[in-house]
Amino acid sequence: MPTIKDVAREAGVSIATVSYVLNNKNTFFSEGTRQQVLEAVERIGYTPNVTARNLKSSQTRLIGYAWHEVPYGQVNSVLDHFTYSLAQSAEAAGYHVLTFTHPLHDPVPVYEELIKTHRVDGVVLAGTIANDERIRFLIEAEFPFVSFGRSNPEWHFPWVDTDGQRGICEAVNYLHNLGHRRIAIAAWPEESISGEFRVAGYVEALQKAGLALYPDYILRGIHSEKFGREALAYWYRLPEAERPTAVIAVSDLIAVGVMNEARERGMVIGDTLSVIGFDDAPMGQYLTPSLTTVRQPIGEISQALVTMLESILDKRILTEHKLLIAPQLIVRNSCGPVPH
Amino acid sequence: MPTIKDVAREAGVSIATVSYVLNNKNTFFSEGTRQQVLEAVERIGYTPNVTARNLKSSQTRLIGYAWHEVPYGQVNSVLDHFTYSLAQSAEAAGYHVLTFTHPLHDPVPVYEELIKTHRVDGVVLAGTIANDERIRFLIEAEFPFVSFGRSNPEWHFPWVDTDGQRGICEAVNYLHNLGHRRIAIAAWPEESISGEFRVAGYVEALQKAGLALYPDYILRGIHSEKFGREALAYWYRLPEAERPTAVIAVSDLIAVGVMNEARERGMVIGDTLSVIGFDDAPMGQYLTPSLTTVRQPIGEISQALVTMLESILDKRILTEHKLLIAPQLIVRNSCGPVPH
DNA sequence: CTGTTAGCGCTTTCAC
DNA sequence: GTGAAAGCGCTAACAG
Repeated sequence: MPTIKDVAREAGVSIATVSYVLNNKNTFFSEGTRQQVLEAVERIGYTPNVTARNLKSSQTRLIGYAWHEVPYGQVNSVLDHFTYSLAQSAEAAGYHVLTFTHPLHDPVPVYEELIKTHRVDGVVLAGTIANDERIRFLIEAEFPFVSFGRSNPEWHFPWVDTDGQRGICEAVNYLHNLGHRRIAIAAWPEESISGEFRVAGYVEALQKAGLALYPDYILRGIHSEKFGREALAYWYRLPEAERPTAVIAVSDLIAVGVMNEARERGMVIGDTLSVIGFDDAPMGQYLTPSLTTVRQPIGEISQALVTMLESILDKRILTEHKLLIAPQLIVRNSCGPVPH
Repeated sequence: MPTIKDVAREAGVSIATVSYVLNNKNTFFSEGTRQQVLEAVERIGYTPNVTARNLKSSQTRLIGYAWHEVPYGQVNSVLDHFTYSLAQSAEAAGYHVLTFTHPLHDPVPVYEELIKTHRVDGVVLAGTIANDERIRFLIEAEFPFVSFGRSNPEWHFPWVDTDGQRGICEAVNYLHNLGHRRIAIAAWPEESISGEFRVAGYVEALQKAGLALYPDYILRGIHSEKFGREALAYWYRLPEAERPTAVIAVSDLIAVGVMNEARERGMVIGDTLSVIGFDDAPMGQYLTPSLTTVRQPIGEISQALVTMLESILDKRILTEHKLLIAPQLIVRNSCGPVPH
């Protein structure tokens, strides 16, 4: 493999000159010299060695991204897509993504190792939880990072997140416009940050619409199809006049559980029961009926994350450390006008 | 950040000694010296700089993995899972995965860049097709790589693949044991390597079972829900006595199309029509009825790929360049005994 | 057994 | 405008 020396020899100049020409640095050269170098590069097929360049500049142009396996039976289509989208955004900014895996409940050692070995310039986090120990660690270590998702509101760190509150708000409005007055929500446990923002959107929309808030209409459970089923079963046990006519789930997986249980109990989705999910999982469009859902703007999010991390790494001032991006309601066929 | 010099100073030895101790190289040391060094490392929290080490050894301990976006409406749960699984297997072997994206139809430049800049020691390919231009390029460039999936049978390169032939064979046997005699398959176009192996499994199993082969029972189309629907519609137009009682699809996505169309035409999946998919997509278990499918052994595959690549990089002799791994039939509720 | 030293390939200061 | 040379942090001959 040719090195900068070979180019220098070939062009009849010093290696410094080659470096200058290639990096458009510092001084200007006679067009002659410039051409000499460029031609030599072309002729011998030279490409700078990234490792050497990194050693000199003590940076790697690498962004670390660690994640854990999705427990069996769960689905995380959002993070699957995010992994790709992040790689793409990073490349557009001249970075690459170095991936890492960590155990489900012990993520910190991986980040520790990452930082100590100088493998990456910064990291991107996703799937954050309340008091996320990774965030605590990275703040403490003063290592450059950005997070897809919020955490402890008292911590100061750069994040980008889907505006779940607004997304659910729109879902409720949509149902309200269809005539629904008894709208329930299948949410995550209260410890879930994003789950609570979604519930807040639910509450906000109901209030704005002048609808009463029934505690029975807010159920909480883990991210699973089973919980969706249980929630629907619970609502089904209410007196008929009090049963919700529409259900919003904080994820498509939960929505699928709601739909499955409802179908088994003889309801017709999109007719006697309306259902809205969240995430826009790939299979949602092929369910029968196809699932109306709130799509997370993954492309914009990864783009924003990379831009943010870039400006942190360049030590430029951040105009915005926190960014909410509005999701989009994808209307399909799982909702209909309120039955009478 | 502390360097090897700091450790040397702290321990009162030369940097060479530190390097030797840390790498267990060469000579043996007095226990005293060894302890001195180890303690110094501990005290100042030293970790070797990976970039410097890489420059010296002209390797990166990085494996490149490039993929393209899944076209909208498609699903590729296998590659989603593979991305994770590969990262995990790589880490177990002391490597990390550097990710790259490439346009759907022009992958080669990305690999070119990768090789020229020395960013990775080797690459892993997935989603191979017949006469895959990436494989052609990598063979030509003599760059270390392994492939998840076969390609042109005349090319010699290391690969690991799911034994799709065997998987479909088992699916047919399963249906045959349930009493089915009219079994159809919704396959990919003939250009698809893995598609043809699956068709081969179908043919093989029918022959072993002594069943006749109807050309009408082998339909080909692109990887989409729509094709599944079209296939079922086609079979539905056959005279009733000739309609298949069971359908195998080469992917879960196609199987979903078959199920959706069948349901709309009044069939009952698992009763008047049996359906088997391929891949074990995450949502399959939550369909109604849940989808019986052939699961690809992703964990074993990524493990095997990394082991293979490792031995190529170490220039050890490969005992096996080509490895087929048997998939597993996951029996759920989309199949039943043949209706009469 | 341990230290001196020459690079790995590149960038960049400083001098001409 | 261009070149000499130092050095990023580490490894591994080679000397002692």
